[in-house]
Amino acid sequence: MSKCEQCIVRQFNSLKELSREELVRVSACKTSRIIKKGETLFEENEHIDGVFCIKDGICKVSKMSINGRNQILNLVTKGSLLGERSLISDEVSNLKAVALEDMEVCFIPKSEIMLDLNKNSNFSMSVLKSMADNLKQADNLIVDMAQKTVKQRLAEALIYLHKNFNLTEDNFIDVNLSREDFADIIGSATESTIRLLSEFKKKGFIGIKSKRIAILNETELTKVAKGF
Amino acid sequence: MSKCEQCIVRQFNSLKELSREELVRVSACKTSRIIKKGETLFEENEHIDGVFCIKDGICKVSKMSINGRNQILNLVTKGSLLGERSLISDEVSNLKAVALEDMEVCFIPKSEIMLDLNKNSNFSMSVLKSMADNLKQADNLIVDMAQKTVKQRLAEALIYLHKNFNLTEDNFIDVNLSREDFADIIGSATESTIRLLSEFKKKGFIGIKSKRIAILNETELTKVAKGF
DNA sequence: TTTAAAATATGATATTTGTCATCTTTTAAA
DNA sequence: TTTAAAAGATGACAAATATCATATTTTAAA
Repeated sequence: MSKCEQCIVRQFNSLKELSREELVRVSACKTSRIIKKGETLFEENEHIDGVFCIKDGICKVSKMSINGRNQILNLVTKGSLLGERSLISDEVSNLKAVALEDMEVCFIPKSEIMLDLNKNSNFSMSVLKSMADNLKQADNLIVDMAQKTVKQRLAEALIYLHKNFNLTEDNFIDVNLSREDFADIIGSATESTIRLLSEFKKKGFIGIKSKRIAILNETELTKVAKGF
Repeated sequence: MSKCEQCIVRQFNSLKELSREELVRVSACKTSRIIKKGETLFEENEHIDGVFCIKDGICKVSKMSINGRNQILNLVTKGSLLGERSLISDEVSNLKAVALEDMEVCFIPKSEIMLDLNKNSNFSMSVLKSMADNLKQADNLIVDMAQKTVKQRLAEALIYLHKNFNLTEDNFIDVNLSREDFADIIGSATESTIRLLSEFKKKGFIGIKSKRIAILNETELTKVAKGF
């Protein structure tokens, strides 16, 4: 199994704050898993008791509503940590993570990493910082969900994906999302999402190649997102 | 000015983890303010650079949507810390806080408390824990806003207020919220909120005495919140 | 390659929610 | 107390969005 000390991925998350010794210890106890596209990394109400470090791939992080509909809260990619909250509280996970493409993931048990969280203040401050960032992002999402129309939210989601994820050589967003996934991201019915995508396409704002979407007119799409 | 060492309020937040010496130092640099009902504690885009410890009163924490509508994200009461995120990042605040009733608030400058956040791991772990709790709550709110109807959200908000805030002797929720505040909590138009409150009243689920609301039939209201 | 299942697309319609207008009640200032 | 302003209430209507039905396309398994 590869070693954390030699893994570039840790540079992108809080693990970069660990010392060489700490890393060696973490590396010795970590496990590595391959998660196939469509497979579940962890379920709602599951005890995680550790953090996942995403070495490769993308997953959707979601939560079931009481209405029986799924809400995607985040798309987590290579370089991110997942499950930091399990280190802090002993509660079961409130979220579910499913791979959108094949993933390579390392798992570091809580028992091992808690020591570092307590002793290495650079590490705990980094976790604190990423949690603060997540919280700010969550606040923004609450406001968007509460106040924006479905059309605004879809336009915004498309722009977000375009800016934050890989693009194919012909500029299509290279994330494998179904129409239902899009609906679960913006919190609408799948049919409504499809209808709006068709509308954006007809107006020339986006291009659609079956599952892949490209942004053709970001200016206009931004206007839509802002409510004009 | 009163001293932190003798203040019971700190028992309800992360400051309880500070040692006596640390508290004495914090106490020496803190300032105390009275915020009148309706006054603003801090604005969006304001540099806070410290934490507020709410000694008495309640405030609404909100954020403006790009659509020009206000979204209330949280009601913060006696015993809570506010502005923890300003300790972790140097960004301006993304939220605004306005007093719902007269408040007494202490302010601890970032420069003083940062030392403790770095040196006292019990304190930083406690801040981490409260941030994790906020994040979980935020995730739940995102799902509610995205997936529940306005009616469900209002029923839920009423139950939440009933369970988490003081009640008058005749069981009315003792928080001074206007109909517009309710609308800003559940993310709807004020008129829609008023209409639904009237409906709940007509059905005998709640009682209304001008601004105060009492829950008369929690069972039925819970059913509404769950979508039945 | 063939074929069944899943995903995507679109129309018709119902429901939810927002907007605007207007009226009534409450609040707070003079 | 009087009175103007703000908050609350309600009707009429419009817009946004969901739901259901069904057709078409794509995907993946045999």
